[in-house]
Amino acid sequence: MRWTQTFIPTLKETPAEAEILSHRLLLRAGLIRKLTGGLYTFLPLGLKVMQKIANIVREEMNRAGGIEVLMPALQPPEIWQQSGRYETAQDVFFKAQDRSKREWILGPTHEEVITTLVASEINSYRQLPRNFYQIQTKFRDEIRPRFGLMRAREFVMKDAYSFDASDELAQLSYEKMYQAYVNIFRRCGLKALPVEADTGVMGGKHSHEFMVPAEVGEDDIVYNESGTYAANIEKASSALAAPFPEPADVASQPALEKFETPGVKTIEALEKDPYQVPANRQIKTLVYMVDEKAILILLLGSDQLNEAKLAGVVGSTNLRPATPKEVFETLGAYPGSLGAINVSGPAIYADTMLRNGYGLTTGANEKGVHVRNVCMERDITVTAWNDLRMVKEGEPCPETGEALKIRAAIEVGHVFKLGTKYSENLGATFLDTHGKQQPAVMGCYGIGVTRTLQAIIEQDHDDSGIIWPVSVAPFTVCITALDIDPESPAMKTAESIYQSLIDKGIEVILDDRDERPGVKFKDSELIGFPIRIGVGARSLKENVVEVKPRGGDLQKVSPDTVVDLVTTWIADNESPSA
RNA sequence: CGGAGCGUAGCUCAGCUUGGUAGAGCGCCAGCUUUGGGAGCUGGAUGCCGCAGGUUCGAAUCCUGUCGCUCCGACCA
Repeated sequence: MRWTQTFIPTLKETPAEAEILSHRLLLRAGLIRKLTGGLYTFLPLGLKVMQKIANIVREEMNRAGGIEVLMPALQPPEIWQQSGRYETAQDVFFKAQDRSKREWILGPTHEEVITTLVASEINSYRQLPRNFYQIQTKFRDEIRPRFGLMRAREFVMKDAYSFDASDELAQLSYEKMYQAYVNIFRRCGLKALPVEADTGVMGGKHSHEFMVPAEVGEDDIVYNESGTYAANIEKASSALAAPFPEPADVASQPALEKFETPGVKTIEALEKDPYQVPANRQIKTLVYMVDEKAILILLLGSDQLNEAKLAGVVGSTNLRPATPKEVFETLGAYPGSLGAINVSGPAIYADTMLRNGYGLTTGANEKGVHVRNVCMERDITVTAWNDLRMVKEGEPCPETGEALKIRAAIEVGHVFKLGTKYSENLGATFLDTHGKQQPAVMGCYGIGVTRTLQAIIEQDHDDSGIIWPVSVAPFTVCITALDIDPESPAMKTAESIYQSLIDKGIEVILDDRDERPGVKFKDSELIGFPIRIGVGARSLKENVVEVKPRGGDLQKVSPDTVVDLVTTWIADNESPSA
């Protein structure tokens, strides 16, 4: 490709609309342009990178036995009603209407469509297992699109759905996908870490997210140094010792005692003079609305609630903190001095750190009054004990005891064992070897292709611009012609190298613009081509051209050997070792 | 949806407090010079000052509304 024959609008200045680095570079390097919030046009270079990523995904999916299909982006609401997700998924839908006012849904995901297909086409265990996938644009009415391609209203996703005859076989399908994902991200040059993920209301331990550690990541991952444990913070637990290992001697516990705490509304305030109650000797009482019913949640004062864990425990994702008004209706008091003593109406979910607890302090459900000498077993009727707390940095790893670390990460992929929820609701059943009808056991597997693209930039860049791995670079080589007069030795040499590289099947762009050298060098570094070959009169006098790997050292080599050198370099760098 | 900020030339931004001829740099066009790290000089084109309404003799500037964008919190690849 000749630079002047394509469209690469680079930007010298940082567009005001972009906050994070990868987003800025996407715009500055001329890969994308915004139409409006969360909607982007892929320009030639951006499109090329996306196609390269998609091809890696395709190759690895095929290798793992995936079957590529393409499903409609427009979906009828009926299948969502059948699967039981029509109401719960309401918030993410973009909807459309046809001329007769019939409602349509722009697909945010495709479990319903693929399961409908399988329901009508697959009848026998002999037709299983099957793993269908597609690479397609998804539509989600994001609450807040942001960071360019990172969270967009419309994005390209690879989604795969496996159907198996049994749980055991489904587990195999899951493991195959897991391995395919490891391969895909490695080939994209991404350091993507598989972490245990929250499965929400589905339960089970069969979900992993592939996470790229990055400051701008929207998730937090918890991991140990030796690399044997990694989990999304929503899922993570620690081996932190419970503060009250033994059951309390209830008989010898001092009686409850109310005390005045005027103006005290927070855990922190109660820690200070004159009260001096350590946070980890306080009970934090939260009121949540689950499916619009109030429940109480009790934690150590020093802990934070993990909503994902709560969702798993109560079996619903429809939960939110109660409003002050709802809190008052539930406990007869406003937040600031809430407690669960003598509360019998709402269900009370307590974190296991409080088990056997005594000598604790909590709110009295009276403004400005707290209660000390609380003994869990004696004073509070707990409905259920569960791990509900957010893990904190430095707590012991549940597997090795090492101090846990926490860092932000970008989720680029997710593998998930679904079970039979969709196959049952949509009738994807088959006859097993005994002639008995069974629902297929499903798994689903997503990769955010456009997000992966941006994650690569976020991970690999420097002050000059992007640093593409060879595997996904828009062009592997950029020839910077420093004189574009067709009769000049520089241009003649550049043209000849250009042809030779094309003949070798190497993707090369020839910068034939009538621009000054500085502009060309800056642009090639901004875009991040893995290799730049500089051809100019100055070095040709010494009978050399300049080869510069992006981020590496410049080498002067003879024009006759440059093609071999570059070919070898590419072969050596084609498969990233990440 | 709640909180914060911003909408002025293709881009980055000044001007707004204190109302009175629409600005700079970069980019673009022409010419000359320059020619190995985002060149110099000269000349030129480019604006519904987001939109609507109001106040005023007069509004980019003040007021109200509205739309859009960005950031912070709850959703997700």
